[in-house]
Amino acid sequence: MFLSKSFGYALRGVLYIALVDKDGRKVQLDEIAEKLSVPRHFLAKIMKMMVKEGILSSTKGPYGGFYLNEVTLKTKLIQLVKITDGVEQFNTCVLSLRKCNSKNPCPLHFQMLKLRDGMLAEFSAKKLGDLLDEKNPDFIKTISTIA
Amino acid sequence: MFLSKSFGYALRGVLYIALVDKDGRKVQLDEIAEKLSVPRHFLAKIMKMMVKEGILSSTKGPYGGFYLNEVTLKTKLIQLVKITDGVEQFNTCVLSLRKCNSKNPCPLHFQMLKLRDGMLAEFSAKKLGDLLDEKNPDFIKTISTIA
DNA sequence: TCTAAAAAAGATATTAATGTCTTTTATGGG
DNA sequence: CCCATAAAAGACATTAATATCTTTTTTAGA
Repeated sequence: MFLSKSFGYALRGVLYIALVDKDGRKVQLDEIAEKLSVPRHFLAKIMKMMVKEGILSSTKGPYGGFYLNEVTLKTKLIQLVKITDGVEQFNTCVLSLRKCNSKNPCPLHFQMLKLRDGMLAEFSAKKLGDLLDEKNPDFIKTISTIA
Repeated sequence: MFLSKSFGYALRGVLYIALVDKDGRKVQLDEIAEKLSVPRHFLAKIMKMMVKEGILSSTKGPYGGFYLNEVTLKTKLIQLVKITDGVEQFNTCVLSLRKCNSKNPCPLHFQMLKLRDGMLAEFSAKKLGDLLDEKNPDFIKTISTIA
């Protein structure tokens, strides 16, 4: 409803790496996909996007894999949404009216604006690192359990 | 982002009828599709769904068309969302985790819950009739103008 | 009863999101 | 330099949403 599956996969992928990260060891796609029960090749595309955007790093070859970099945990959730889902949709009228705006509002303009701003606020305030809850030792299970 | 195009078309369709409604005269699909610049046959399906669900009426044949009934304007927005978009998505975890709930929350559970509840509240409080703003004489233009 | 009008129904097309498979490129170690 | 590994890249498949086109059913009126 609110966000794409790609976003969910991306977030879980990053969090998984963060959680198993020991001295910056790299994590392979195969492991992530398997542990999170996410389609391997589809996840590959999404991880690649994050690498391209610089919020995650990777190296090819033996002992290669994905790993966090300086910006990863400082990345705001909204930034991740932009990478996976794009940002146009935030500014488009729910009734597909191009001329809808606060001066010439559609019947749902202000309701949607409120929701949208609420979401933007939430997702702009939180960073990926904020989601790592040390108090929950089962956290990794939580992001893995889809069954 | 939040809702489908179908929902937008449905809402605009109903509102259009309400706005041109004179002594319960019926409005034809062709007129609605043209005035709202909405794909005719796609709109037909959506109107049909609303009729089937009882929140709108129609008759076939000459002088037939779509018209409001006793429940139309009393219909809550959330009901329309259910008809066009279904209701599953409201209860599904943004990370696709089936076991996600308030006792075993995913990292975004409470944020999403807040957004979702906000939306449900808004859309449960408003009825279609509430959207008819008599103070705005250009209202019909507003729901028509997509260019 | 016949005809025309209009919704209902159903078949097909397109597009975007999601998912799968294969080939290419880079890299560490022998 | 060669090989194995793993990401990057690209081709292809599937599914759901959106869109179009055709046929059927219902109805009002001549």
